[in-house]
Amino acid sequence: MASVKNTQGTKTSQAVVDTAADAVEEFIRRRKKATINDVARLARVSKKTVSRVINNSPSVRNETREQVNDIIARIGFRPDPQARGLAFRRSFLFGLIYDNPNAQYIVNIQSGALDRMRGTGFELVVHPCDKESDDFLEEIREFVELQRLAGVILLPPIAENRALLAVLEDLDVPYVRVTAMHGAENDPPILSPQVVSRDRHGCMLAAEHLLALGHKRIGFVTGPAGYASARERRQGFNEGLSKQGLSIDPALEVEGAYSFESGLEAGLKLLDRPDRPTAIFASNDEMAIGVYRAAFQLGLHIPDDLSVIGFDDTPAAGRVQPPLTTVRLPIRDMGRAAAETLIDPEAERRASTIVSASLTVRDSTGPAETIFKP
Amino acid sequence: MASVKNTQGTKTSQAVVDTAADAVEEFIRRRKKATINDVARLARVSKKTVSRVINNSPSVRNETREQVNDIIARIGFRPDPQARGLAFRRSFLFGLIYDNPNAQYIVNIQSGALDRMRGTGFELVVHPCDKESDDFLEEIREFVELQRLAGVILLPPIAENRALLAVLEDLDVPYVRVTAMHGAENDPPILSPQVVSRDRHGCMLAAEHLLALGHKRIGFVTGPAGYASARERRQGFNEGLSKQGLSIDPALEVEGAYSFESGLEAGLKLLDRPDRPTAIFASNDEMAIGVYRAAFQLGLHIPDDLSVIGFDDTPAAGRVQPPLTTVRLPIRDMGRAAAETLIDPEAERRASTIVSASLTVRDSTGPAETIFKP
DNA sequence: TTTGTTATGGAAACCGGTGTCATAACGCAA
DNA sequence: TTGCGTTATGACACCGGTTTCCATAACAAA
Repeated sequence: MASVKNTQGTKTSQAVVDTAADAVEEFIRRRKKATINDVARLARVSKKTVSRVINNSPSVRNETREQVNDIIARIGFRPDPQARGLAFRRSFLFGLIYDNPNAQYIVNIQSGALDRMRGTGFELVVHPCDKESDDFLEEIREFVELQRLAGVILLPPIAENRALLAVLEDLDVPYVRVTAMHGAENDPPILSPQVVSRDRHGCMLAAEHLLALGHKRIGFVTGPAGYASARERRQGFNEGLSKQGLSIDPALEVEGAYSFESGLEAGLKLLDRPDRPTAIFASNDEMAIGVYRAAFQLGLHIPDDLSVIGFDDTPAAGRVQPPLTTVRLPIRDMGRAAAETLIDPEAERRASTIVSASLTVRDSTGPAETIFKP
Repeated sequence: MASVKNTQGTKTSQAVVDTAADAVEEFIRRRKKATINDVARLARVSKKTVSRVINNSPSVRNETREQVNDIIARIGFRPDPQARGLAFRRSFLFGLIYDNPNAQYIVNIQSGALDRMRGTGFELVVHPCDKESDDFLEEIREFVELQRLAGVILLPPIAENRALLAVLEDLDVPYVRVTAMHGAENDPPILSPQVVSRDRHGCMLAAEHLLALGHKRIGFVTGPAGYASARERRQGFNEGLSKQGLSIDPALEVEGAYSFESGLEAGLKLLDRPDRPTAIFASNDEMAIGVYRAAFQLGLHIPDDLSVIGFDDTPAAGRVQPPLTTVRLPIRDMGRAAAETLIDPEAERRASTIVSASLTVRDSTGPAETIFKP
């Protein structure tokens, strides 16, 4: 110590490193997980100073900081998330909470979020739940509280559950909702941070596409009532039709459940009649593929006898025969954006990240009047 | 305290509860997360004794145990996983590590594992990785070590990566591999705990099914070389054929990559020739659906001109036209079993959990000789 | 040189549990 | 009743970080 005091600033640091060099070497040889105490000892500073360096606290001399960082790098120190979490009273875990939408959707969100989280020190805990169960809210409350989550990502449909949002507010945990952008006429809009997709716009494109092909009698398979996405998609499609003075024909509208079976059923209902539509828009791909089955059962050929459009652009959309024209949502990007919102406090303040939908035109849509063609 | 000593055993407990009753009430009113100290204070025992109760340590008087449990229940105490993990030097997190197999597979495993984990206090952290990346092993090592995982679930194909297994052994973390059961002729079998599926048996059933329908010229689309599942499926199919003295015809075998595109390509290669096979087995559904596309492009009708069998029974299998005959694996059950292995030390000792494959017959397979039918 | 601030670093307590070890309480034979 | 081996319990240090509070060093102004 005395010698340290005697030497000048810049030399001090060097001297310390030199003196400690073999200690460091030996430590590395021991090949044990390093702790903050090891760093402090080898860098000849207090734990607190190391802690300051780790947390980018401003009041550390540059010289000291470098010295500490040098040791950290050399012995490969990584602060223990559990210990840090305990002290912070907050873990380094994000929770992904969902109620069983389709697998492809979940995996894409997951993969996007993880992509953004890579290297940040956060990890993702997945937590499916059942919104119909009695202790649904209690169950989530306990999960979030017990794990002291650093953030929560909510997927539809529970992202629209106000009771759940209230619980999260109460727990004071940062959260982000992934959902379809709200139209103007909706009940009090939710203001919490969200990643929203322009479902409405996508469906408008779909409607315009069908209109451009000359379709007039168009069937519409709605998503389940109560889902924001179902409402938005319907509204968007209607808006698209309205540009040519049309609107969704109540006689040609059937509610589905976002499932293949419900799509099949809806398809049969719409197609098994003399004045059947020449095109059907289904509010997601699953149901669109159900409509395919219905068409097949009735001996109708797509796209000659019937045009079909779906929503989601799942991998299956490109694989069915004929490949399905569908509205595409950049789900992975939405996952990425959701993670971004939780990671960057700046982003959280922006509240809404908006992503666009686009139309992927494949072979399931064709002109309405093929019948009259040679 | 003196009064406590003066009263008799049974009364003591009652007295304590009585005395503390209002303290408990008041605590509950404060509505703050309870800690072990609160429990200790209210139950008038030491932290350590509470800890003993939590961990089912045997040396606690029944009376004391009840008293403590009573307080725990009343104030809703749940030990903090972070603090517990820190002290145990092990978290309560399981890691699910995978390298990008298909979404459906991951979600099913995930959902099965989570189903089994519900209520155990463990949570699941998902961690995709890229086995081609340079720091693949280092990346996983750091993840597992830093999070001090309580267990790791490995999915194919990395479940067969011996270097990775060595890392996990070195870290001394419990892990379980999900994989296809090894045939006898394989290189030194891996003995670590695993959940294995009888892919071979499933493929044998597929072969028998085709043989029973009279097929002789059968195409085979292999999975990627190096994948255990690819090897096993091939072997099983071959065994099935061998029962009638046949075997996979090298001229009718094409290697695929478990992807739609590779299935399409393989299908074209196999079908675009005069002596085309009357049936094709694809080593997974994705590729089978690729074969569908190939058949469509060549104007072949399934199942009249060509029978197709896949493997996995993904949701898509039931939705394509015609619905695909395929080998079904209970993926969710495998996820459940994997979690079980990590949760129950007994189960871990059993080393292998075996699950069966079955054949789901749908409409993509038909008799070989339809050509000669009326 | 002395004084008044402001940066910097350290000791000790704390986050909420567990491990070790000593001691108190208990059951039972002598 | 005494003695002794168990069994039950508690005191205290510890896991690996952070925070509070205070002492000191560094530097500008007087």
